[in-house]
Amino acid sequence: MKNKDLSMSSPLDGLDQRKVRIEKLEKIKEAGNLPFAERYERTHYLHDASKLAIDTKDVRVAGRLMAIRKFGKLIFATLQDYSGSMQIALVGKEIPDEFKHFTKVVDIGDFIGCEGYIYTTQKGEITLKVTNWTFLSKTLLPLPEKHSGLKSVESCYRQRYLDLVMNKETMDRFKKRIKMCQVIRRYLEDADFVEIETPVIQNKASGAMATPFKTHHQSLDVDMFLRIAPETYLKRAIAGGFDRVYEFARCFRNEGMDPSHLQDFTLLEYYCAYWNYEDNMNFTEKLIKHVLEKVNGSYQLTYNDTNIDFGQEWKRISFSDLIKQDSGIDIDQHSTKESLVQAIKEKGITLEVDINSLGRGNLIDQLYKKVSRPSIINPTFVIKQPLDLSPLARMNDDNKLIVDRFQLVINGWEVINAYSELIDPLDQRQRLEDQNQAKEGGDTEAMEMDEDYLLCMEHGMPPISGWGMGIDRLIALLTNSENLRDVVLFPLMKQDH
RNA sequence: GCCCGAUUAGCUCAGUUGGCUAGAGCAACUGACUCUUAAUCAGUGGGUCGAAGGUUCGAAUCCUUCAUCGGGCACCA
Repeated sequence: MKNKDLSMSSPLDGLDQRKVRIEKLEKIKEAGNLPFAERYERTHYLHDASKLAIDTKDVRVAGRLMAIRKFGKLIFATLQDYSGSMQIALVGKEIPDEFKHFTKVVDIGDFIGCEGYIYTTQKGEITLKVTNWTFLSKTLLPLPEKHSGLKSVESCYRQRYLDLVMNKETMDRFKKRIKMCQVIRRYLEDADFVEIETPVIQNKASGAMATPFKTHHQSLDVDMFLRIAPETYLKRAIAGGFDRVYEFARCFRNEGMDPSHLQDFTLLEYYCAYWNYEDNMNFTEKLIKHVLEKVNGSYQLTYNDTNIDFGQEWKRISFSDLIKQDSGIDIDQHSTKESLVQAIKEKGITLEVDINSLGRGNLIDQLYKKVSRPSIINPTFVIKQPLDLSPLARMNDDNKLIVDRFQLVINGWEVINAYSELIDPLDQRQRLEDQNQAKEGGDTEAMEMDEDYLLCMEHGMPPISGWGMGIDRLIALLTNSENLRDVVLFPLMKQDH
């Protein structure tokens, strides 16, 4: 028997429901239909069809059957498409052959196309009365249970298509992500930014401090890296004459995974010629407030029982003032690492890292992450970071220990990192050399020397301010998602079985 | 990498102190039914209890190892 051959070819045989559905394929063919059709011409999406006037004729819709309610010679069913869902009705007396065929071959989950007219049921629901229907595609495996949907976190990640079909809140979450990206794109385009693309496979993983994924280029026979940030290429574009550029850049970091970190994530970066970091900060506040208004309809949101207010003028506070306020330590009074270590010890603050292996900059960063960052809830610009944490940022003209930089912190998360870009190639070379030294000294996060980028800089760059934002994090905040995987359609999973 | 928890039918879940043939709802199958929307009613089939070992007269249940997932720690945005 043909059916047996089909089921033999799959590891999924032995499932009764699947066998029955494969047998139905033959019945569909016998009736002159294809079990997997080529096309269907619709006149309406389901959402629009459900708003049509009573007695509208020749309405053609298509979708996936989500529920069937049979009453002998009457069937109600629910069709679902991307726009929404709608009830259809088949009456045995009116279309005897079509009706019988439906009862014999159709299962929940199948795709069908329906033609008919709009009427109202006795309970007042606008419904498509089917005058004829077409089989479009068979589903061999049953959909998850109709009331509870798909609940298992693992299944939702591995089989997101089922999660999307069954759980409306999942689909809504991704629709929101899409809308957010559209709103940002439009805002940037309206401000004369252009979207460009830069390489994902790179000789040097530069532009951030992170552990890269290594790969190998066969025909060139060299090791290469997946990008950890698009930064240096976007700045090359500015050097080449682009004035304002941006990229939704998928980036890859070979580091631990937890609810707020992904191995591959989307970093939106933009760069603007002739801006400094303060121009950038002003623009950022307007952009993010615009996103809140357009996507969430409010400047207030609740994330995991925490109320976050985007509506006020956002606080701006320097790194050193923040740390002074939260720990009593004035980092400006400690220009060496040793004196800072002493101060931290005196205050009785314990950092869960090996203090002695860190340089002054990283020590300050650890102090900040320990005493300050977790308590920042409402959007706050933290500005003027230590120089040695920011090898690509412009040195402050009045204080050589800090850079013209800001981070936007929301709910303890660093969502945006930005600065006045370093455009002095001699200073840049010195900074990268310092980084390289730190790397050789055991600092695995330190940046590498990047001669190709320095070559570009030596040919000249205008003043620039640039910016990077974790798209996944912002959308997680807007959708009240605790795990970043909840806002990624197909998150990376270890192979099962 | 370390610690804690989870894994039972296609899906959602019960399963007592280790003790009859591992249960329910939905889904499926057979039948009834012309207004339901979690339709209803009657009946039927469906399980390598994540995997492999072990303890025991007897294991879904106890022990060991492994796999996958979740949470936490560490690292990072």
